[in-house]
Amino acid sequence: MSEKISEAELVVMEALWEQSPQTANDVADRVAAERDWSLQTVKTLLSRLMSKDVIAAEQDGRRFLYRPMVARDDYVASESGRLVNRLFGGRVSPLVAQLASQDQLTAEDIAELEEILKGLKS
Amino acid sequence: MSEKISEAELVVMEALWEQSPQTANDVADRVAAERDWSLQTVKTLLSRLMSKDVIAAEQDGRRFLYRPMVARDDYVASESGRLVNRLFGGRVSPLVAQLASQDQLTAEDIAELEEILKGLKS
DNA sequence: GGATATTGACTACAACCGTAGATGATGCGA
DNA sequence: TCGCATCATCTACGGTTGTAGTCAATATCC
Repeated sequence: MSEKISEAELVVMEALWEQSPQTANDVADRVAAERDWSLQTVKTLLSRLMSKDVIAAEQDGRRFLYRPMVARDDYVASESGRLVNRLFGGRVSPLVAQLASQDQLTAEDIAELEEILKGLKS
Repeated sequence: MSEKISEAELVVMEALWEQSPQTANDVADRVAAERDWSLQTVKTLLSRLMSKDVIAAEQDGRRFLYRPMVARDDYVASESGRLVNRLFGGRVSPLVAQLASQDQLTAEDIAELEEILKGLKS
């Protein structure tokens, strides 16, 4: 449904998911930790996100307060789904197998995965 | 290391991973099932993949035989890793939890995940 | 050998992306 | 009230992507 969020736009979204609403300045400050962008760049990204309808703004005096219109969980779910479909034919276990073979699974992950599976079987 | 493979380019890569080497025509035929592209489009994508050094061509008379230079497994591994890093802070279990909560896990997946975990613990 | 078909190379072009400068409106302090 | 700071909007520009047309060389068929 909602349009594709680009890499740079995602950084801005993360800032808004962390806290909202925020002014353009707030977002720029928060984003500064990650990326060395000018304020203008952040504003451009905000305005592109606006036209994609994934954030909204409410006027507060002469500035705007931005807030996300899509939940991070929804976004993450749809991106994960896309990846699984694109690369693993929609099957989840090959993805995990892949990550396991790259030693990307921590002991903690393994424990948590066991929990998840236990939950699913009941 | 190797440059980013775009969505459309990936379709061509998949065709080459399925079988290689192939001529541009072979690839176009194979790709036709997925996408309604002209032969020229496929050739352009092949040439872009060439300049990204992810495929190579060997001359065969007056045409070329193309073959992938990166293994599908490697590509898939790096894309999976990227997603996990971008969206889940590098942790795998939240990804699976996410997919599980969307009912994306088939019974088969669950069984296979158990196998994988069993293998990891020993 | 000349017409025709095949094939890769070059060119095109609009949309989108990353990055940002310039401009114009508006509120605030002196 | 006048200048300055602040904010959003508009514009820009080179790079990438998706999609494809045209051109020139070569092989092939009659």
